[in-house]
Amino acid sequence: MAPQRLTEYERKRLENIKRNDELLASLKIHSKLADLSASAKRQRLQIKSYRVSPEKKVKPETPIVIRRSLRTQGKEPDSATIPKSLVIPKKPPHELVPISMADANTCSESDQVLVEKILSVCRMKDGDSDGGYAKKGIGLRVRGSIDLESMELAPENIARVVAGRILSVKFFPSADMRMVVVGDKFGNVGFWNVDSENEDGDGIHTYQPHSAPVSGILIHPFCMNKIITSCYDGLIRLLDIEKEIFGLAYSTDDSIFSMSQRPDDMNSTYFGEGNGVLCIWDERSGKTSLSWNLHESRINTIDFNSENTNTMATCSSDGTACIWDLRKLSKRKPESLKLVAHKRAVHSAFFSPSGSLLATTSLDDTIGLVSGENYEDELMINHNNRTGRWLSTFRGVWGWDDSYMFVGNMKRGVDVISTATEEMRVVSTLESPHMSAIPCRFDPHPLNPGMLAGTTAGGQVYIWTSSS
DNA sequence: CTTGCAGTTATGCAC
DNA sequence: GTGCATCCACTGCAAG
Repeated sequence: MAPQRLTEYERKRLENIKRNDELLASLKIHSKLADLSASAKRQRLQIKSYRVSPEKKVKPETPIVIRRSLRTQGKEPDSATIPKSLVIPKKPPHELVPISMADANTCSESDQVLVEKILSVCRMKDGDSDGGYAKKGIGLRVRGSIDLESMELAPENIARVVAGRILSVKFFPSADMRMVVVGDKFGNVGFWNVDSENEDGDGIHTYQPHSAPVSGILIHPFCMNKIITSCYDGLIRLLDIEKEIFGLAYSTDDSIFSMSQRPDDMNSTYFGEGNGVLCIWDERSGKTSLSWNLHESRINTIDFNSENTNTMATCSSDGTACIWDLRKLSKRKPESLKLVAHKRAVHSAFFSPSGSLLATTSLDDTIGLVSGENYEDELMINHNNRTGRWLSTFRGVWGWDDSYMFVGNMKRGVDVISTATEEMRVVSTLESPHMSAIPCRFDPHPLNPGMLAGTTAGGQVYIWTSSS
């Protein structure tokens, strides 16, 4: 970092950090305070939209903080040994309180355009009773086969939505508009209304309700004006579009690495916290009711079997993916129905649309497929999943039936893996000259088969569509 | 069990 | 097109 390039603000900040470091080192309590000072360093940056004024851009150097409690570090909370004047509040006040959309807004677009758009779709849903779910005749997610050959990436379906590496992506579960929400490593949450040509602006709205990587996004299928985000900063926020507030739902000292919702119980949010703990947060009581220690390391994904919502799959950096029966999950010694062992960290484990298959993606360069009446059969194929430090890890996701999975590849393509005829292999790769970066995280549109969102380390979103 | 550290890499921008 | 700065991610091992 060349000193002459630093802004006044940055220079002062670095000086402060250096001074604090020296002071702390001299007191030999640096290691104890490291986490605390790091969280104090965390502060919201005014990342102006890169597209508004690139020449005035502020370096996005929000510190990434992995929260870890003293307890999990095996340390006593002995603040008595730390001079009072040096005790930095663990959580800066602005993180404890709700943030209004206006305060979190980091773009030049007005909140009102986004709010109106989302509320108008919610109203359509009310009039339609369920916004198309009945029309399609199926529950929360439409199933159907698609013609892979017809999938294409149109240039107008590409946008840079946020500044940083994207970790989470979710389509609005509406057939009436195409809107995606993404979360990046700086804590930005970006909305992209893909069909905004006739409306104001470019359809991109960005907010920064978090201070670290956004690990999960959930949108209630029947109540789209409530959007939940989870973050490495240890917070779960509930965005209420009507009130225009990113509320604070839950707060912990540990990082939250994953989040999911039971398809049949939208009031319960399941999330993975710290080194392997699964918690349930209840929206009505506003509390976490239950928690289990399911893994020895971070839980990377949580997923539910759509046909039997008591069946849940988790995967972890401890090298395993597990299937659990929630009705038989003992607090003391949780036992899994099935354990899939990989040689290295497992970064996703998702049930197929029918629920009869489970796909795992691991850093051991394999993709696993679990099948059978009681998930007793395992199949593994080789797939390069070494994404390195700059990219989000790959996660194989299911399409709109049990026949295909999609997973990123290191050559700027989307590998399509067929599970048909028990012969699991890459049958084709979605490629496009418009795809200038590697897509890592995906979301298939829940109501439009053939519409697949892929996201990159540069904050880009690609929306593949199918004409069939 | 904790700490330390090497190894793995792509992207956007300036030129 | 090519070179360069990114750096604070995360894993997995080795040593204490």
